[in-house]
Amino acid sequence: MPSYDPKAIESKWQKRWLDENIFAASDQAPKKKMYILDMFPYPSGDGLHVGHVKIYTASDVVSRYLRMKGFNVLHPTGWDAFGLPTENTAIKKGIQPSVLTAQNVTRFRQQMQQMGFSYDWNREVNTTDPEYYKWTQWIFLRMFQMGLAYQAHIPINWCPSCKTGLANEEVIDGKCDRCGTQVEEKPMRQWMLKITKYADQLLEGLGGLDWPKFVLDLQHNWIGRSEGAEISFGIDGTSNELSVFTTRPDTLFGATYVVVSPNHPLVAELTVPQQQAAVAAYVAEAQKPIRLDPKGEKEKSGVFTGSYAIHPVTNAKIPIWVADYVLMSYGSGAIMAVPAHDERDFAFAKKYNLPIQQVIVPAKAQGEATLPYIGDGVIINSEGFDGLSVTEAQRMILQKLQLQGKAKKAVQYKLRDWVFSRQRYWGEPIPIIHCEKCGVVPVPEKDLPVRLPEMDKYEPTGTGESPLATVEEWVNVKCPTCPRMAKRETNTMPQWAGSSWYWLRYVSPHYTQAFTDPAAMQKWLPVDVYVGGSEHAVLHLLYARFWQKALHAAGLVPQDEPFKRFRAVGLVIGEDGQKMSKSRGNVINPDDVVVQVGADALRVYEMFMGPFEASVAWNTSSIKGSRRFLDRMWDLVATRAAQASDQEDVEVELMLHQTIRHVSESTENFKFNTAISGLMELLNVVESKPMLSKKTLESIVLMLAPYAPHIAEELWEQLGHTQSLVYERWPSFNQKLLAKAQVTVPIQVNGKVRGQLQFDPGISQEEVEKRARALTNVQKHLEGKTVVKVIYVPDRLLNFVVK
RNA sequence: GCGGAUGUGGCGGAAUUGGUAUACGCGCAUGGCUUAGGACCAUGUGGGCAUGUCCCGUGGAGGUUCGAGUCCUCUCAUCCGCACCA
Repeated sequence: MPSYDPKAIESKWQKRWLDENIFAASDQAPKKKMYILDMFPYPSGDGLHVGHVKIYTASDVVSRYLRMKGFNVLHPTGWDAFGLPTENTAIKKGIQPSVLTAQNVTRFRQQMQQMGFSYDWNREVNTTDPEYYKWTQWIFLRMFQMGLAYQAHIPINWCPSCKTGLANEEVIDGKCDRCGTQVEEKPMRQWMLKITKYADQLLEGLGGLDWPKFVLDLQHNWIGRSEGAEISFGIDGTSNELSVFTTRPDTLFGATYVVVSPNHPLVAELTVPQQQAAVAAYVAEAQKPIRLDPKGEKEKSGVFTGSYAIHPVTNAKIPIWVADYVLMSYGSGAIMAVPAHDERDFAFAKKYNLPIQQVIVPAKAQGEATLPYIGDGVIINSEGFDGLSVTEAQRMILQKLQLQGKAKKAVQYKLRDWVFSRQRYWGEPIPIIHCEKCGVVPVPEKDLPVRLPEMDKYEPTGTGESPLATVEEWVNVKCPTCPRMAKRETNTMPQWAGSSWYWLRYVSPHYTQAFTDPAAMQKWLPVDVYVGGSEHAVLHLLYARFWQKALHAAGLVPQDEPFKRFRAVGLVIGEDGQKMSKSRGNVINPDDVVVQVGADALRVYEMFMGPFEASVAWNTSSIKGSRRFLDRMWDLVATRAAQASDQEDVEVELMLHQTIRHVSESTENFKFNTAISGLMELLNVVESKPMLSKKTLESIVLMLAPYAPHIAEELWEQLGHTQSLVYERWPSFNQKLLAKAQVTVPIQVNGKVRGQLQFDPGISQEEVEKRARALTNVQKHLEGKTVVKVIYVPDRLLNFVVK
């Protein structure tokens, strides 16, 4: 049997698709739109990864399926090209990042076209293109006008290896997400984006999204909203007050001391002269960069300030301590410690012999609870509140304090504002001018884009200054609002900037009047299906939602959520069960696979290897199965096309319609693996039939098309068609035929299968029972027993319950 | 510690959502194609023995049900987030 030649037909059809511009989305077509997006790649020097192929094949299958279902499909791609890897490689190679980016993009584009992805290449965008980043800068300035972009001098996460500041989201386990170096804290002037302003909206919006639950949970936890109270403690001997945040006002009577963070502004003031040396030493120690303690294993430490706080209800004097287990970055940087009911406070109190006052007992067990006791219960030792439940006490105690002006309700978030400046070269320049007289002046819109200047040497300085600071002719500029000379902002934007709005640009990628065309937005937005990796669950996917919400608030985009439906891909693991990496030598290069078995077989394999969202290890010998499947498809059509009959085999017809239903539903639900297995089952049956109708062969080819588009086009041509099948109608199934099909029903005795019956659907229970009792094997198991009950699920199952 | 998943043949996995467990594919075995085969085709392939349309079987132990891979309780293992967040 001659097997087919993927090389020849794949390039033939790829060329034809491109020449005919067949995947161009029409802004005019009256058909209903579908916007199918995948996360555009970072064009690294390593080329396309089999993980990319999995994501892009899935979105391609969906796009091709929907085109055949009659939708006007927008399926674009582009390049998320700013960022450190390119810059680092360019430095090493001694070339310009822009040159390297162009090379990488060319390779990626070629690789993606070689996979047969049905992108609308007219809409390709590149975040490093000045025509693109002009609008990234423009959006930044809108955010500046809205008060969402601001400068701050704060300690931020600094990567000593990448020599730049990082956002909170980029620090994993205290290490730089990029290079794994231990992150340090470094106080610097920063540009920040006020994402916290949208914390509640970002939280609420999650409710309406069709996203994987784990991604929603991740974002929910990252935002980390907690409701509680800010309570003021007086400071003995002064008129000052110390504010603490707590989610447990019910434990107020159990507060036996107060702790402030070493970075708390009142530390010096609170420290009495005798304690000054000890406190100063402790604070200095706490400032050292190695303060991160991932597992909380470090023993608690702290030092007494010598001063006392006044308990707001009992007026007791309780000691104020300094300890680094209280973080300045959360709440007010000070807590009331309730050792009886908090593990951390308990450990601290034990170590320093501080008093422990129990104020909650478990509701049921009257006796002692082991401390610290975190659970629910009844209040004790709290004058005026004893006997209340925890929830009641929370409300009542807070109410009492509120009346006295000593507390207010408060909400805290774990989410921090987004550190938005980087001290590196290869990013969008932040379009701001600093004038001695006028202060911070935005670059006027007419002067955008602020182009990244060409530099011979653009290595990071490591001083906290961007390398751009050395380009004097670029830095020194006339102030837009006064006649003086001023200086440009030299920090650049983080890698995430360009990807925080790119789905908006695709709807009108060449529009020059604004960041995007309002009419095109009305036509195409929002994104209907978004496909990508879950490693961006709290990075890109959170930033993107934030920008969309900010732009929506400014009246610039119609919706306040960008992606209605999101599907996260599972990793493609190396054949050895380890993550693919160059150092392990287990990386599979898609180019090699294409040479060996063809792009169609690779597409089919990656869709078939397991559930789309599951991480599955690569298996080279399994790919053969996908190729064999295509070979058999080829042989089937090639040998049967000429002598196809008009008559329909009854069994084939029924199975064909069942398969159409199954493949349609599976494809829509991202269950690509079962869609393909359905086609395989059909093939197994159909292969052995001497006669097949042309209609059947055509339906099979059409169903194959989204998964293996090249071979499908070629077979379609062999079936006598001259036009591409890209816009051919997806086969439909006959509901009536399926409903009439005979059913095979198991006959059980006491839940164990003892026989099978075949009959037309809808026959009566009596009839089924009669025929079931006639089966010898059933009779054997009924003999000498009493039938106490008969369970009949129409057309599904019959079960005799006997004694 | 908190949160979220996931455990089914030698392997990847399927199971109409409580109704015939192991579809489909890989691998393996036997045979064929009368040289070979990392090609192709056919058949077989969860375990057990008394080889019967018999018994057992979806990480483990209980439970609910006529009926459980699916629901409940406990438990073990693995993976992924977050992590001194008051």
